[in-house]
Amino acid sequence: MTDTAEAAGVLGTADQRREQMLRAALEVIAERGYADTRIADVAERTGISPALVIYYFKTKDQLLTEAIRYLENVWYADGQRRMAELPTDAARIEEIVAMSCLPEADAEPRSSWTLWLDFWALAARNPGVGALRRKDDERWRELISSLVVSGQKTGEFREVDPDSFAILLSALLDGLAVQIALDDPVVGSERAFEVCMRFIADQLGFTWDGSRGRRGGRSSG
Amino acid sequence: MTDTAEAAGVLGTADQRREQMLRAALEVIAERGYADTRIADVAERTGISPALVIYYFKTKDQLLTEAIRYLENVWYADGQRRMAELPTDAARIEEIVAMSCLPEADAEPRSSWTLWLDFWALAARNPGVGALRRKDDERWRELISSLVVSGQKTGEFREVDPDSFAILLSALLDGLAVQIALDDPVVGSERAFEVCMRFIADQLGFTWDGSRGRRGGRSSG
DNA sequence: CATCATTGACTGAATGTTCAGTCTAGAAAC
DNA sequence: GTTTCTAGACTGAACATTCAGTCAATGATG
Repeated sequence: MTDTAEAAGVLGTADQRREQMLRAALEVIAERGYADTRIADVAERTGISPALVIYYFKTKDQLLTEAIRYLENVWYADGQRRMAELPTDAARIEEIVAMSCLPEADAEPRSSWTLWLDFWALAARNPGVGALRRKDDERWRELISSLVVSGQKTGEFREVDPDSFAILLSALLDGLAVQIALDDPVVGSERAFEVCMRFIADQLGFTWDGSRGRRGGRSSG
Repeated sequence: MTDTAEAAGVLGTADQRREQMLRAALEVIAERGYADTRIADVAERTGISPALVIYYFKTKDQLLTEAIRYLENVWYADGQRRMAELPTDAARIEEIVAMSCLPEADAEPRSSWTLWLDFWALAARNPGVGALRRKDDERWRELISSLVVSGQKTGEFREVDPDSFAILLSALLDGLAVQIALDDPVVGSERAFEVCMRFIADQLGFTWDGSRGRRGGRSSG
């Protein structure tokens, strides 16, 4: 596992290479789509020869599968970190919605919505990826429901069934991501974010002033 | 256009063949995935030679693209027909949710959720398919919001913003479809249907007794 | 010098597409 | 009514291309 090395922040050149390729793979997948991603592409983007890619990842399938795994982990870890930095449960939930709806300044691979569409399509057929996806979905819903429970304890939120709410919200976020990924003229990032937050505020019974409409504070003037 | 011929219910052998192939294509896509669909597959399933597929659809891309188009049209037409047969707006909305969440008895290609995942992934990159998807999404949202407006006029529904509600519901349905497609152990068809209907009843302010939990009426005892 | 990283050249398999021509049914000509 | 002609449906075999994966050789590095 590279997990321990990553956690320690110490990466051998081998692991660096691996990660380079994984990131390159995600970029290429985002651009060309999963199916049209060739070994030669990620090799070129990494600045190495195609043969070296096979040297590290025995097979193309393994490369792409690991790339997906890598994406999931980065995404989830990033989420966890953000949650820890926020004071209220309402703010945490808002952050989750923002992560799903609003584009990020940095060009992290995660900000590419189309990647998730490919991921889902793949998960429907590749058993391994499917299992990964289910696990991560579960993880995500549990995060949401635990936030709800926590917020209910502090009196921040109204009484609703946390599990049903988690299903509702996570599905809603996925659905909005689809529209955003497809550049829907009506359901853009901002609109999706707003509609979703209003829904949440309504359900959980807290007031939401929309100060996060544009990332980093309102600039309506 | 074959539209007029289709409307008249009279199809020449040529059009029959086309439709055969389109249906076969959808079946194969549902099974093997869009990317792994070979023209040899749809040829075999149709009982013809691969060359004939090219004879009708100049290129593989065109075949698959038209198959998607065909799917959209069948799906939407089916929806329209069902709407027309129902008495109340609440029933119509419930039917929409059922179409998205509950499996159908007949083995129509539409009942395959994975098909939609492939479709979305494709729409993100193929401009033509993307435009189609946006148009259909819009069409779908308008159907929902018009139902809301109608139900509000008759007093069936509470006052909410129809457009926002349409965005919310259509995104929610897409998101639930994702979970169902991926065989999520927690969010299965029934649960998705129920959660979604409770949400709608809550938002629009009507009572829902869940009599449709299993297709064809309650059978609780 | 021994191990690991790296590469260019190559191969084999898969598969979309072309092409030259066959078969059938029906119209036209006689 | 028989023959001829034609058009469209259809096919098998060949073609061209794309690409994942192999391999032997070379370079770096400790």
